[in-house]
Amino acid sequence: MLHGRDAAVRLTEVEAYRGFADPGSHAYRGKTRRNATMFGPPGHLYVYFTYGMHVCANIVCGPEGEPGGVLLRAGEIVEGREAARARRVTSRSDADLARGPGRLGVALGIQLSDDGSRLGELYRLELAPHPVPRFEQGPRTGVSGPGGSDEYPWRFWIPGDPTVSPYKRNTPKRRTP
DNA sequence: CGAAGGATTTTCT
DNA sequence: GAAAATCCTTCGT
Repeated sequence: MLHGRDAAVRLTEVEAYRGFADPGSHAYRGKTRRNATMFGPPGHLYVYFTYGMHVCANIVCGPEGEPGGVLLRAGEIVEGREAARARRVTSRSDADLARGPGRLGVALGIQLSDDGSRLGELYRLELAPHPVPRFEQGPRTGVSGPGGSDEYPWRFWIPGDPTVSPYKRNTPKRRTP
C-alpha cells in the first residue's frame, strides 16, 4: 500500500525496469537529467513526465549506481477516495481512479517536483502483512522494441482485479500524414 | 468492446 | 524530426 497526498492505493499492477541491459528502460542509454534519480540509492521516488501530459511514478530499486525501478501501473484507492476523485474528474467509476500509470499519479497527487523524494517523507510505502497469494506475469505494456517482447516479461499483476489496466500491446504511432 | 486520432514535451538521431 | 513506460473522446461493431 502506498500513501500519497491525502490518498492511498493498494497496488495491483507494477512493471520492473532494470539497468543498462534492459532495452525498455529509460536508463538503457545512460544517465540523463530526467532519469538521474534511477541511478541513485533505492527507496526514492522516480517521477517522470511523458507523452507531453502525464506523470508516472517509480520506486527506485537496486544499489546506488545501478539504475532500476518499479513502475507503479495501477491500484485500488483504499483511503482518501474523495481527494482522489476530486483530482480525477474524468473518472466515472472507483476502479478507474488509479487504473493506469498516469491515472495513479494524478489520483495520489504526485507531481513532477516530487522526483527524488525519499519514501517515508511525502510518500509512505506499507508492505502487506504477507505476500499476495497469487499474481500473474507477462510482457510489459506500451514498450516498443525488444524491451516489450516476451524476453522481458516484467509486468506483474493480480489476476481478476478490476483496477488492473487492460493489457495493450505496443501501438506504433504515426504522425499526421 | 475494439480501433483510431489528438494532445504535447523530453530526449535522442 | 520522430518516438515515447499514456489518456481521453469518438465512432464502429
